[in-house]
Amino acid sequence: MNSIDTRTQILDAAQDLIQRLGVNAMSYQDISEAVGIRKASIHYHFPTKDDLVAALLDRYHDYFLRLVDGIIAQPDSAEIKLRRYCSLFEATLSSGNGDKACLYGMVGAELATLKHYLVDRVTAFYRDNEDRLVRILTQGKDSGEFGFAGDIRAMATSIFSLLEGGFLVARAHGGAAQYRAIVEQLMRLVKG
Amino acid sequence: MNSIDTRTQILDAAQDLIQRLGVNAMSYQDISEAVGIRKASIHYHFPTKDDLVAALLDRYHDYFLRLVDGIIAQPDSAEIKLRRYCSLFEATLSSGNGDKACLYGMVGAELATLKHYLVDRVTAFYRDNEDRLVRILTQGKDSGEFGFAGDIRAMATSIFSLLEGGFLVARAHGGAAQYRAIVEQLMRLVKG
DNA sequence: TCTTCTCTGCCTACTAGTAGGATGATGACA
DNA sequence: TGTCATCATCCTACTAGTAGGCAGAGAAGA
Repeated sequence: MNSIDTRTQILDAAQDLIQRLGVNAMSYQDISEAVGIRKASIHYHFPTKDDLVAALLDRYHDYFLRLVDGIIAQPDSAEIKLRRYCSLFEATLSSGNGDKACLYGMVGAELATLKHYLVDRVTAFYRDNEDRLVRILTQGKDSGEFGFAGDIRAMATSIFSLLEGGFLVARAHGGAAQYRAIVEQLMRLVKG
Repeated sequence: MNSIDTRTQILDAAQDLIQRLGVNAMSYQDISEAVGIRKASIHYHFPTKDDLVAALLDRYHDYFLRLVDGIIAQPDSAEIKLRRYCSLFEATLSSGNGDKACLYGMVGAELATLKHYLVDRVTAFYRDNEDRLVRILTQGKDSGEFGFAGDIRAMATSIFSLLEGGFLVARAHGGAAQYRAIVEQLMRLVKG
């Protein structure tokens, strides 16, 4: 109904604001102006800010990992899967004016200001992503596409760190073009 | 004298708070309690919060790049230089309770909430670090220590992104041990 | 009527920042 | 040496603005 629409609008606006400004710089007043409803009405849907952030993290987690699992399920080469995975991040970077970061990257930076149950969600997201990368890398090793040195788990962790970091750095300096250059360099290194 | 001490104490406290909580979550009240002086006294040394952040970024930039240049100036192998460079980041991670991030990583995440002249400082720090990495990588390529594929500039950007990202990710999940694992993986990839 | 949703109007806590006074060290001068 | 003015530092006390959040009224559909 209309209520669901409003709820979604609130989530969309909040996500956009967090990806640009961060959790602490995002306020109910900002959302209020973006959506066009009163501040108190947001509290009806999300009683506290933590409730809102939790809902946002859950939604993004489900959305993102569904896309990743969709990529993995395809009968493609490991290289194509890894490229598609990287392009998921790039899509976010390009979706705004190049000033949007990964939601979990932003929240991760402000980790120490978050309630424990929100921190748990962040670590779960990181872990789940690394697990998916392990699967892609394993396929690539088995098929002989990837010949990188070192063990697969360390490589998966490194790739995820590289993408999250590349995201933040590119936003400050270089933009989407620099992010793409990092991905290309990653592909070369993975092939070994 | 005592005034310099106070000023330094304020900078130290502010840096610690920003590395844990971020710029926006850090308040003059927090610094006041950490240093043991009144809030208005901080305004005497740093009239606005932007003045304080600017001084902090300048101090960290000078401090960090002095260390980096010291590493580069030594007659060591490129591998040792790169390892030492990576350990500079790790020292920060280990200095607290594993909850401190790179100052510029935190500020970079909150980039959109900053005044333009602070943004310029962040991009300058990133650029200067990438330049130093280019030098180390060039030495390694010339000496035959490093055999990675792709061009040096892209590799330098990737390494810096990896370290900044690895920093943030490790803080949430894995800690210093995971950061070290990322560095080891990086060394393997660089050698090619 | 009951439920769902959004509103007005308010609260307390906290933010950065300001005005102006107290303290205390320094240095010039007689 | 004693006195006085200056200056840096830190203080108390305050401002305006904004944060998250709450109570309760009104609207509107089932």
